[in-house]
Amino acid sequence: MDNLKEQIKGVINDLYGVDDVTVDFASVPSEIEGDYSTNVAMRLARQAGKAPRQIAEEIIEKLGNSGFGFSIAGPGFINVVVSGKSLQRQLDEVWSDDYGNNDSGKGRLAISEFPSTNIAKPYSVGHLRPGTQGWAAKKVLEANGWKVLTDNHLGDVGTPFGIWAVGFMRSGLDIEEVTVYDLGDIYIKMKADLKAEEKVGKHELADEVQEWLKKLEAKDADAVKLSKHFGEISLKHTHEVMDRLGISTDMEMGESNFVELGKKMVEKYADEGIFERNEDGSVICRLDDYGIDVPMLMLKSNGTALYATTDLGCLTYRDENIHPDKIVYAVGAEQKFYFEQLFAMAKKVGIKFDNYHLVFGTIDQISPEGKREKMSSRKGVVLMESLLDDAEKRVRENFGADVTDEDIAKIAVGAIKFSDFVADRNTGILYDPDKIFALTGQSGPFCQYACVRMRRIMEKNADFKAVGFDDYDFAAEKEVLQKLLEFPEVVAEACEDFRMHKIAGFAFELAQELNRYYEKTPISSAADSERSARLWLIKRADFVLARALDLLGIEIPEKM
RNA sequence: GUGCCCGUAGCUCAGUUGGAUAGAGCGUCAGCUUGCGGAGCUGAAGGUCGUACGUUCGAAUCGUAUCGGGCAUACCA
Repeated sequence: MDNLKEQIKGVINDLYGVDDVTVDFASVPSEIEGDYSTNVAMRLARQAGKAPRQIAEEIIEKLGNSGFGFSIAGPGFINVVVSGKSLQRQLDEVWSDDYGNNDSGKGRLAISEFPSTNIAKPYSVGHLRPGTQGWAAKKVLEANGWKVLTDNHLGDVGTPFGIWAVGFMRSGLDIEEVTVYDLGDIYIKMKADLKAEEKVGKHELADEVQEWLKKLEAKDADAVKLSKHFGEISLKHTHEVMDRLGISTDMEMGESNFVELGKKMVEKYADEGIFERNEDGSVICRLDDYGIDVPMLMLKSNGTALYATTDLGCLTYRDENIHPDKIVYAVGAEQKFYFEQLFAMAKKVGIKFDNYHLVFGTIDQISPEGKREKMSSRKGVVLMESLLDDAEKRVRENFGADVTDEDIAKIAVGAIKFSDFVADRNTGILYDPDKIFALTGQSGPFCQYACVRMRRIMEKNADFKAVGFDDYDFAAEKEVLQKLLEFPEVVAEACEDFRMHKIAGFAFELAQELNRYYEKTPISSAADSERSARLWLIKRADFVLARALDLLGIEIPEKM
């Protein structure tokens, strides 16, 4: 098709002297004859001063015998008819062991930062999307030739630590017995107490929290001990959950690693006049030159670090030690403005690499009043583990005892992840168990099932000796072939904007075409050459579908 | 107040950067099973694309205004 594109461009240049027109092929509505269509004739109409249909005729005539069938339809679409056989030849030509991949990012290094959980807080569904999206970003970058490092940018400093420290002291719990769930409860209770205190105009508790924070940053022995212990139990828990989600990271460079460097850099830039010191001791960075009229607070008036401080430290560290070309931050839309500020600040201090905020919407639920709102339980958060448990329970109810626990887990995670990717990431996800754990329709299990089915067919034909199939026309395989040929473009596009729903949509459509295909086309019982041709196709379709799902972090179960 | 995101079928969402009769899934209704795995396939019903102007051969898509929802708006992350 690229070849045809160039031919059409050439013809247009010859006929009308226009050399900067882009020729795109789109699919054709199913009722109309043709496989691909382009609207160049309509786009040229004004420039050429002719009617679109006439231009279309002239282009087709000039193209002559190019091996394709053309027709003009509607207001001036040029429709191209291709044969299944020619599609099969195309696929055969471009096929390779890493079909779909490209090397556009060759020699470049990216860091994908996710899921950036908070120390001492149980893994909540709030970190589902950072994990799944960040993981997919890694996979997509790698498919486009990038080298990728992944980093869990742990929230292991800041006010929350103070909250836990104070809450823990008040709880009377034994440090050896405290669990990550206790810490979760402590946090929620403390937040409520702080809010209540603020309401009556007091700040004793809030002061106590800040005291612990200062102690930690001053490396006070008790504070460090608490912080370390909270870190250990929560990290163990985090790893267990990430393992279930099928994600992992190369590094765990938490914020605590960057407090010192961050503060140092703040001082440095303040001394150089790039940042400004306020009378109360706080430091700000003005961003008016970058179109942002809210200055960024770089250091609190009490001298402790905040998100911006450690992030500056982290940027500096990465710039000096890792030398990335790009950093992808998988963080929700609430922090969009913060990241705009952060990236502007990075530019201002001379950071050269590209920063990309991979934004996504919240996970919502319908409140008892019938309103759509951000998901939470009465206790404050919904645990990721209970979401996974619910999913596995539901999957188990629908599958026989002959499906292993491992496969059940893959199906459950497949369902959850696909729900995350099925819509544009800007859109929030509505938590509806019937949808998020769906096993039919636009769902992960639907796609997984198509793969499992193909693998079963290939297994049954394992002993079959393939014969030549030069005479086979691939007419019944046309739709599947078209889809398979789209894959490399889908992979490349996903790397541009990380809109993973295009990959999910592709996987679903391919799975659907396959279901339609073997609904009407026998394989194992076909004559030898047809059987060989069809197995040739199934093998490639399985590869592509599994690859597409792999980009989304979805695994294929053995049996389902 | 200002900035960003969203508003498309009963529900959840697509819509190829301005193109053909606006598409999927779920749900509803009607079909298809001695079958390589029916968790599937085929079909039907269901739309003032929030609203109003405008731009042009042509608008869900671009512009202006407006209504509704969400998020953000320096000492949280």
